[in-house]
Amino acid sequence: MIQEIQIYNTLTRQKEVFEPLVPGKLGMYVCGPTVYGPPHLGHARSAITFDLIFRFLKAIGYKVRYVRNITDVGHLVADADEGEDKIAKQAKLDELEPMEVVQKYTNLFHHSMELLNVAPPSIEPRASGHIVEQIEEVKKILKSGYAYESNGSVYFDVEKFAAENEYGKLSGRKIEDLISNTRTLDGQSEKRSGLDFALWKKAQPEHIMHWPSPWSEGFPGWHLECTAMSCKYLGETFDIHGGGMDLTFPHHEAEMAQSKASHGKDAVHYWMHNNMITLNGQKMGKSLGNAISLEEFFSGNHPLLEKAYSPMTIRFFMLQAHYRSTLDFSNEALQASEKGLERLMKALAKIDSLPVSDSSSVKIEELAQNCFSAMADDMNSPIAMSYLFEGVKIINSVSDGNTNITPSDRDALKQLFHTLVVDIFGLKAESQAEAGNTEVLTEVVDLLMKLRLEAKANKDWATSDKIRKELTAIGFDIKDTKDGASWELKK
RNA sequence: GGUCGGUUGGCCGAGUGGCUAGGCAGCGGUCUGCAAAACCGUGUACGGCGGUUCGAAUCCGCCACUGACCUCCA
Repeated sequence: MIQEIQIYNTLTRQKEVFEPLVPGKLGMYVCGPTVYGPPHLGHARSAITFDLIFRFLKAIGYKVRYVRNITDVGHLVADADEGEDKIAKQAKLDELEPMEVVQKYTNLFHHSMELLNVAPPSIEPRASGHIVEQIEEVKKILKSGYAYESNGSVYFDVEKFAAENEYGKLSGRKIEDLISNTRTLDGQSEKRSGLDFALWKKAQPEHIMHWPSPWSEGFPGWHLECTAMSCKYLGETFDIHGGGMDLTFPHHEAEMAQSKASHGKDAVHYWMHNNMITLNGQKMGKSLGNAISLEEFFSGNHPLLEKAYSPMTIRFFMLQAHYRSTLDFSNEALQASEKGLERLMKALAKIDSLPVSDSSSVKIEELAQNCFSAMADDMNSPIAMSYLFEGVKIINSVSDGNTNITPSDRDALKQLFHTLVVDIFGLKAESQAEAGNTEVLTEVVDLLMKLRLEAKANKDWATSDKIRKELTAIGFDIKDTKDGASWELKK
């Protein structure tokens, strides 16, 4: 059942035949969201990319343990000069407890993921719930000699590590370049080198979230949680580590170094990175202030959006591009996806009622093979999708009586569509009305009110009263004023 | 400045030496009371300039434009 697949490994910069550490089983760790703000399209891309990978690996027979963390501690505010905890900063603005902020955005994230039909990971650990494990990692790294304590904080000694190990390989950086890049701005910092990164940071008074440790009351370094949690749930070595491309440096580079320093060996076999979403050719990101939240997409409530886009439209839109390519957002592209998705789902719904014949004039097996081969080639969902649309053409053609298929081919077609569209792509039927529910409802009622107005103008009181009576019965409140009629839904 | 990537038809987006990607839009047709849907047909796209080759969107070089990362930014 398990077929050979190729995966692009960021570490080697090429596609490699995937070989699991344990036959038939697979461990995958993906960097999840930092829950200090509403989830946006970028979060969706990463989540959908690895959801696709998770679903595909399961579909071809792997037993997968998928770990995706929630980062709820230790990240800095982009525009804060003093290294204030990102979550603490937001908490002050909202006048909420830090954990309240974390909970709020975690819930929002989960809600959006559910709407996008992103399957929950096997384990979703929180950084704040693994402080003990992180402290243990710091101890191990100190013991191995690749870290030093300075003024209550603990830093990773990058230059010492790089002298004996590869550092910069994942992100294609040379240690000498990095040194020359940072040397200039280094002064009287508590770090020995500008390259060094914190493993444990002593909390300043403005930090609300802090924990006791052997070194100080503080919080864990920004890269440590992934090392600690991946090790805890997947072991010292595991198959796949994923995340957004923007995390390769320094985050994943630091993780690699930490793991090696702590456990004496490389933790990750395959590094996978999804590319960014762009908006007018520029990266969409929280720090740039151009991120459109998922909620805004679903409601259409954003100046850049011409209309609301359903979660499935967003999902389909992403699947139409390869995960390693940038994907440029536009209303036009999204609307094209909306229509394409509709066509695909309509065809899917039609399969059961397709007429059958004694012979087939199409090759379903070949089509299925093509779809799976495309997915096996580094998750090439756009290619798989293009074959699926060949299937759509077949379905419609059979439905119109222009093409014949046998009962067994119809079954094969049904199985293909269910496996690929429903199980792997994670697309599900959703009515148009659901997407822009209120918007559509408003237009419909406005239309009825207009008809009623016309009836009144013609003194067709029977019709006008009927419309008002029926609408009232449904639950609407209709009021005629001298400025015209108004309505509202009483529910 | 350093490192790595991208530039494909109206839009999005695959494709890495010869063989139609696909979706959306457009155009023509079939069907239809009209429309929609569906089906059939239709598009001589590969940033520029050179080079390699029998043959290049695909390989090489140069140039242009553009993006990401490089900052105690995740």
